[in-house]
Amino acid sequence: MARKLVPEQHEGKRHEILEAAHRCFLRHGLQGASVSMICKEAGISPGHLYHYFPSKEAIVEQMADEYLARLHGVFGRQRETGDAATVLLSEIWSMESWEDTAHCRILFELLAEAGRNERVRAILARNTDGVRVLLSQVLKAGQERGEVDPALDPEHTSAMLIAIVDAAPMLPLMVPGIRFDESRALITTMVRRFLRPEGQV
Amino acid sequence: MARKLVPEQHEGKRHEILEAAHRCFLRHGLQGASVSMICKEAGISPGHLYHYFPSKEAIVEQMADEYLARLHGVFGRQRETGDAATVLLSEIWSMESWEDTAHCRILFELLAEAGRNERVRAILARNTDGVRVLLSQVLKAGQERGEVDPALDPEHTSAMLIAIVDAAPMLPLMVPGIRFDESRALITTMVRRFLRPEGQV
Amino acid sequence: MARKLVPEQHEGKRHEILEAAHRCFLRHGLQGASVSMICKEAGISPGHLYHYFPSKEAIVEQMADEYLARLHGVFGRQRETGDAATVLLSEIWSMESWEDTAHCRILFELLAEAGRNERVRAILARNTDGVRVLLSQVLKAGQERGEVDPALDPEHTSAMLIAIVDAAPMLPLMVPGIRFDESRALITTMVRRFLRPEGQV
Amino acid sequence: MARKLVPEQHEGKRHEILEAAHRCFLRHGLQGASVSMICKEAGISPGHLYHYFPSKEAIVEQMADEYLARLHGVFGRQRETGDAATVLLSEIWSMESWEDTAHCRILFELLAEAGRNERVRAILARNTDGVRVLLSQVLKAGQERGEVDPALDPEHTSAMLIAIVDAAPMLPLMVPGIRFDESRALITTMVRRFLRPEGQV
DNA sequence: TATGAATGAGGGTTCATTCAT
DNA sequence: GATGAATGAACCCTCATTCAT
Repeated sequence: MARKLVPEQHEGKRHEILEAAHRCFLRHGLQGASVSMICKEAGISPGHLYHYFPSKEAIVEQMADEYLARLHGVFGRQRETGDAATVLLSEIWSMESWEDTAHCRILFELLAEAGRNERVRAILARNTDGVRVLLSQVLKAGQERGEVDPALDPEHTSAMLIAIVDAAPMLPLMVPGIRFDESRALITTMVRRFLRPEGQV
Repeated sequence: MARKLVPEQHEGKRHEILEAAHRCFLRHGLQGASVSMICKEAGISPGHLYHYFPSKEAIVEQMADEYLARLHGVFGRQRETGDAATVLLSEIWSMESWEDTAHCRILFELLAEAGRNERVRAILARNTDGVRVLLSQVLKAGQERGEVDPALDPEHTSAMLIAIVDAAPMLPLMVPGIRFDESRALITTMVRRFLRPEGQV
Repeated sequence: MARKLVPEQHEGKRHEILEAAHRCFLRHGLQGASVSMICKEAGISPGHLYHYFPSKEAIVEQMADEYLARLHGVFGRQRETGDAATVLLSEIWSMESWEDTAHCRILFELLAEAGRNERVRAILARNTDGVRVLLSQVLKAGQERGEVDPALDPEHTSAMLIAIVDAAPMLPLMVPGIRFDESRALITTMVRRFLRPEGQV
Repeated sequence: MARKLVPEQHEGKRHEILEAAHRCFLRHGLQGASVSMICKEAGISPGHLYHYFPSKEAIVEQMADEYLARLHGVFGRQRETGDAATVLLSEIWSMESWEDTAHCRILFELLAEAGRNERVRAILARNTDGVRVLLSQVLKAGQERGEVDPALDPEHTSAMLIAIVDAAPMLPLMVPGIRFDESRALITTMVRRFLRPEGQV
């Protein structure tokens, strides 16, 4: 009798491979990580990987999609827990040290790749858009409550805030030894002052 | 004698090769750009390239060094021309459109590489340090003139500002169609409000 | 009982697979057509194919055998319908255009393969022999009736005629645009004159 | 000082590689012969081969071109040496045994490939055209001298004769043990009778 | 200085085949 | 009978680098 289809198993394996790929990409870069490396990390044979993905390119793209969705998922979960700045920075405040931001460095890989690869750029844009909508809502709610300067355009401001949050992991690369908690506090201060309505102290 | 000019010629050629490499790295990434591509772009033979550089790695590192020095050179030139925020953002204000930031995308390549390559990380750190010193001086001068909040630590703040400036080129990658002048204005607003002494409007 | 039908079902499936293989071989060549392609064309899984054939080699060989038997079957069916040349060329006259010869191009695949693969050569030889016997009989009958030059050795002549018939499909490959009916008429003329007893016009 | 360009050396090496490729293709087929096999046969490294040819496809095509030009070169050389049939069959008469036709089997590879590869088909067509022109001239001259039936269309007839000559090497594949000299004699007879003006014995 | 011939390891990918279910 | 997961060798090709000239 034919073996029953087990799509969940298939999906599970796909996910495992994507995670293995993520680790390899972190260590060696999107281009530096070879398919055979990913296979070794995932514990499968090179031929078998192509049972799950049609190409390395597809692995990169799906890894990017899954990673960004998870990364930005933090926002969705904390939407109603506090004032605007707190929610906007929830991603950063969910981390404790630069080590926690290490996996974020895949973002630089993706930004670099997005600069020359239209498909990766589209994936980045699509995922950013999702967060932008959330942040815009938070900003508008803040404006209605008088916590956020009504002169700020929610669309542009949310984009800017995402950029700042995503840029944070570059700090320890540029300034080795810089302290995580101090940087986080500074970013928070900056964002608070930025959003605060004029004349309010 | 003619011989004396030779070392300058040598340096000139090295510089040409580094610029060719920069263009290739922009188009294909640090790992995606091959030595033979760089040779073609520079108009020399592969064997000859190794007369000027011991390895591709060395090309990356020296390109990074030269690029970062030039990029941050803007700060040094405009140190005394205005208030703190103006000087701090002079790099952004020296650009007119996202096209002008295209060459900056090599920064993402370098940040991605810095995440896994100690030597590139050191180069990034060294060059950032140079700008940090300049920005710290600007901030301190601003604090003395009462233009900048004295509660802000100049060291940390300057690091943060560099990160923000360097993060700007990621905006069009994440939000296709976002306008350059609006983004620039928003960044400026943010930085002004951030630096402004408390109670001052 | 139902069980008795199983072997026939088995043979039917084998035949289906061989036909799928034939189509793939036509499109991509004996070596260019992969097992997984054949499986897709036949609508079965790769594992299942090995239930019917021990190897790809076996598929090639049995496809060759079946194909050649069918191709040359035309001769057997028209043995008594006309003069020697007509019968000898019945294969060509059963076709209407170069499109009808398309499936014959598998012959070039087989000839190419026969040049380096002893087993395929044997299959080709065995199937050719079958036709040769038929054609020799036709030639001998023609000689007895005075229609065919008695000086021609039936064995050699029949081999030559098979080669000519099998070579016809190469004409459109070498001379694109060449007309089918004109070529067929020319071949017929050639064969008639060849076989005709000396002195007879 | 730069090494002087030695284009002849380059061309010489290319030719060597093409010959090595030809041998490999004969042994294993166009698709069955691997690049690394060709490299081993040519005594070079796999990377180096791509100094001379951009792809395996290019090797096949140039090998085909060179091979066909050489093969059909025989015709050009013997144009004025005898009667029409002799010239037309000069290619066959320049050989002594089936061994001499072995290298011709590459033709079956090319015919098989031409059936699915437009570029190879074009190469085949172009090279055939060259011979067709020569043979047509021979036929017309023969018609003027009264040696060749004036009713035969030189264009079509020459195409047919090329097909017959090229089909000869398939004889030993289909009929193992068939004798070369007998086959050659039979082909000659056939062609003579075919071309001979009606009524002439 | 400068060339391009030369290497061989490794790139991503496909292959024929096997096996547990 | 039938599936598709799994293998690992081999596919074509590109890589960074060296070397004789």
